[in-house]
Amino acid sequence: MKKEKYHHGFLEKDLIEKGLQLLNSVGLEAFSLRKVAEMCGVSHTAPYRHFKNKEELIQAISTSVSDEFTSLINEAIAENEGAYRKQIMAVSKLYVKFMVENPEHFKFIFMTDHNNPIIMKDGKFNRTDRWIVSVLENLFTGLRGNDGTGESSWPLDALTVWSLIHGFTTMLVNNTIKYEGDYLDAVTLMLEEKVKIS
Amino acid sequence: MKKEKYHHGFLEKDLIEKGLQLLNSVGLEAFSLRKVAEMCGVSHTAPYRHFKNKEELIQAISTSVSDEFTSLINEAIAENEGAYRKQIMAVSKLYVKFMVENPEHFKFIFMTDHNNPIIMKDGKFNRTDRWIVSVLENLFTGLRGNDGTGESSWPLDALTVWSLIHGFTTMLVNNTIKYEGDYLDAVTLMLEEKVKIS
DNA sequence: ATACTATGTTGACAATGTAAACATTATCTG
DNA sequence: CAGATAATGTTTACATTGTCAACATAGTAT
Repeated sequence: MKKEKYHHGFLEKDLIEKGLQLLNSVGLEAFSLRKVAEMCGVSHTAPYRHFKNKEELIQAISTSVSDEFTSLINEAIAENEGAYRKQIMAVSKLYVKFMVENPEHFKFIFMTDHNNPIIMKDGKFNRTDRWIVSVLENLFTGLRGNDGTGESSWPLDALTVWSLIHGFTTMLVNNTIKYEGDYLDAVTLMLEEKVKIS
Repeated sequence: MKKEKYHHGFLEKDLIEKGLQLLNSVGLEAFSLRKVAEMCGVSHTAPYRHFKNKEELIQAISTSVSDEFTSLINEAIAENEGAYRKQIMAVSKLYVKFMVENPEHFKFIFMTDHNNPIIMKDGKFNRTDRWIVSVLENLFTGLRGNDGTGESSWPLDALTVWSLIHGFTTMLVNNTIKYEGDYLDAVTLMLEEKVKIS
């Protein structure tokens, strides 16, 4: 089989795209560099011109997914400008919804890369999991003014809400529970009735 | 090097034990059947007489770890016989503590095997994540009597507490947050002050 | 046009999971 | 106790995979 062009043209982007595709179909365990290369129509070592190793491609895919996700979060916050409670609720629901609908994305964002040190750069954390906690902290800070307890270095409300949402999401994604009915209603119930957010 | 005995004698147990050892030192990603076999002093295919494949050995290790964990939970419940609130609090703390102190165990119990169907056998779930939810459900049922809302098929309190605890633990284990001070105090704070358990 | 650099390819190697054929030992049955 | 049978291990072989080194091709800059 002859090749049209020796150079692919946009291999880096394509590796990320096809890589994500592969991941969504076979899962993280069966993910293979050589398969991604084949999907892109290049030799099995071509990816090494763009990524140091397999881990780095996965990291790039993770970043790509994270970016998509964080955009949505920022949108939801913008749409409820000024109303902190609504923002918190919107972010919580968006989070659960996005992860349940994209379980493979969830794994990338939350089950990879946990040994990387957390770095703040350009006012944003390098790890999405840490970043979203900071988003919630900011929302709660706005909600409460600046009346921190002075004791805990952690805004307890943000910690509580995020723990709750993250845990619930994890269970849904991992099939630990199957919530009968609309799981977004469950989020509302838990936050409003149990944690008294609204 | 001559072999003392052709037959190992207790290879199945040893594979699980050495396997867990390997996992704690190199992590799930670098876990290898051949290495475990070598640690046990047998040929690289010997494990196949005891486990269908790599996945099954991992599953066995996971079960072994889960058993250890569930014993502790049952102990904690027994120690607070009759006092549901205390039981819930004890189970919550034990859970966080155990996972933070054994992060590799955490991965086994909660990051593996999520495609397996959940089966109840001998009155116990095959998956620890599902099992602990049921434990909490029972505790809350005892606490509340039988005044279910009738609407939700899920006891909302159990769901809330478990989501909270599980999410908090996940963040600690994954280094999403570093809680300054005693994280067990954070559990108390969140459950008592935010979710009003005690 | 020529040199340099970025991007791809080929070929090789080691580590790994797994299957098949064979070897050794334990256990069962008479 | 002796032979049969099942359980447990070993050797060999093979396909997949990640990665490296050496080489090829094509843009790009001087």
